Amino acid sequence: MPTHLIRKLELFTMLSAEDKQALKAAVSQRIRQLRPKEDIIHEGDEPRHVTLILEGWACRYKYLEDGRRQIMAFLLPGDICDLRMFILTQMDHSISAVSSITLAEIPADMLLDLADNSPRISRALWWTSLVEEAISREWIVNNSRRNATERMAHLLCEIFIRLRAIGLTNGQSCEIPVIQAEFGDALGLSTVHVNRTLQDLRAANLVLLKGKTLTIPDLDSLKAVALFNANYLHLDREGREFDANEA
Amino acid sequence: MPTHLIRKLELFTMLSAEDKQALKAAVSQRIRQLRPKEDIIHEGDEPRHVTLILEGWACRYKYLEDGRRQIMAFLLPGDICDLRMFILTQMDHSISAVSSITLAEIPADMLLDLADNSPRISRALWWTSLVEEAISREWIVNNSRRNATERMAHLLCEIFIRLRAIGLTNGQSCEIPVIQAEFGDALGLSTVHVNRTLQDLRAANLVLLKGKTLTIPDLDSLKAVALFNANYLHLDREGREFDANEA
DNA sequence: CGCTGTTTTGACTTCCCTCAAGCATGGTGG
DNA sequence: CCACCATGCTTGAGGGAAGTCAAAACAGCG
Repeated sequence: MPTHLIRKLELFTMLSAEDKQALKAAVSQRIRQLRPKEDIIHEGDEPRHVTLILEGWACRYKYLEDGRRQIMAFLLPGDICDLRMFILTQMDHSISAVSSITLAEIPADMLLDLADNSPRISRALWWTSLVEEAISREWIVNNSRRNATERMAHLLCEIFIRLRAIGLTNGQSCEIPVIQAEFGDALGLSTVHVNRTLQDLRAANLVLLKGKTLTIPDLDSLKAVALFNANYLHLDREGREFDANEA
Repeated sequence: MPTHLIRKLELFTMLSAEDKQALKAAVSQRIRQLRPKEDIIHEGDEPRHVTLILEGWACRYKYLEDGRRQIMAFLLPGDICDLRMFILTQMDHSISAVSSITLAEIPADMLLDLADNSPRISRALWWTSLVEEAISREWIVNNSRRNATERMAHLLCEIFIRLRAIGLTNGQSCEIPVIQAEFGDALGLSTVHVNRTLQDLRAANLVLLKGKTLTIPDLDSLKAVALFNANYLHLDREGREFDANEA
């Protein structure tokens, strides 16, 4: 049941009952489970199907020749790993599980049918990929122009808001299965500095991290620290003019 | 005459004579000229047409509230500014001219026709947008994990190779209308440090910069310094199976 | 020729990195 | 059931890469 995906697509445009049925069918074909750090797909691979995240987190990453690692995106439940495979042959980066993860593998032709039969699904999928692109661009800004504290705050805001959009927050809290070394790899910071930065944010009462649970007592304050502007997430149902007219 | 665009699309798949004719027609509708630093489109705008760069350079950029600026992409001749407008309503960033620039404005419906009538053009346009996305991701890596020298070297490699792909290099040289402050805004470095970094590269005989002319005496050495891997540019005609069968 | 925008230099500061060690925590097996 | 090890978090000291500020040198161009 691709709850998160449907929830996410409907941030853009309302789907019809048939749309949802079709998605459900496509997604129940083949399910896969992975443990943390296992690769979903590797640089150089030529994917033959599309992978949807049902539960858990993944990340896009790349190694430089000398071993430095950079995470370029976090993929959350409802995110699709490799929509681009229809056009590009070779993966130019890898994707691996961050937490334990449940995936649905959708055969390429099935996804094409899905898009052909529903302009709403097609447009909504396109939307997700444009939003992903916008997130990439924001990460360039974040990792290039913000200092460590702002950077960390910004990432936490983004993650919290993305999780909230798909119903994975609980009041001011959410679960984040990311270790400090991974934050470092995402933010272009050393693990040590991530640690100190988090301490600062905690000391300022901007975030609370207990185990894997993140609590943000006052999101607006955290946004202010991060110079956060949510416009790049395009969450305000910009495709509402295409809504299925039922509901 | 959209020479650079056609040249670029054909890096992916060969177009037919009709394809090219159609592109030519679409592009000659409305031509605009801009001077350096003029905005092509601004954050918050809702674009009503697609803008193609015929001559000159542009850049995507964003300001933080406190005035820090980040360039997230350089757009070269043959690049399209806002293909995404079909789905997203509001621009989440701005685009401005870097050099004097000639643009073609293509009405939205005309572009849709173009794509509908030629699966090759449609796929090739999709390809350009996926490559742009891959470039964004590489910029995240670049600005997060590489030091100033590597970063500068990497950007120069990328630009040189992109220009070469559309026929805008001359042997080991090409024209780069970018001032040091702009390099800084793109690389997340201060202007002063860009200056010193360029001096280092010059001293090592890796690059030659005379006015706006860049010469790279030995591209392989520069790539080595930059830890450059061109796979993310997807320049090896990955769409050749879709070629128009004429030629 | 003088203005404006760009590049270059020098001195000083700071943010973040590296290295290295010390703690927690939790899971495993003797 | 506790000892042990692995993994992740925390702390401290010291260094280095890049930032800031400010002024000088160098274009181009009207």
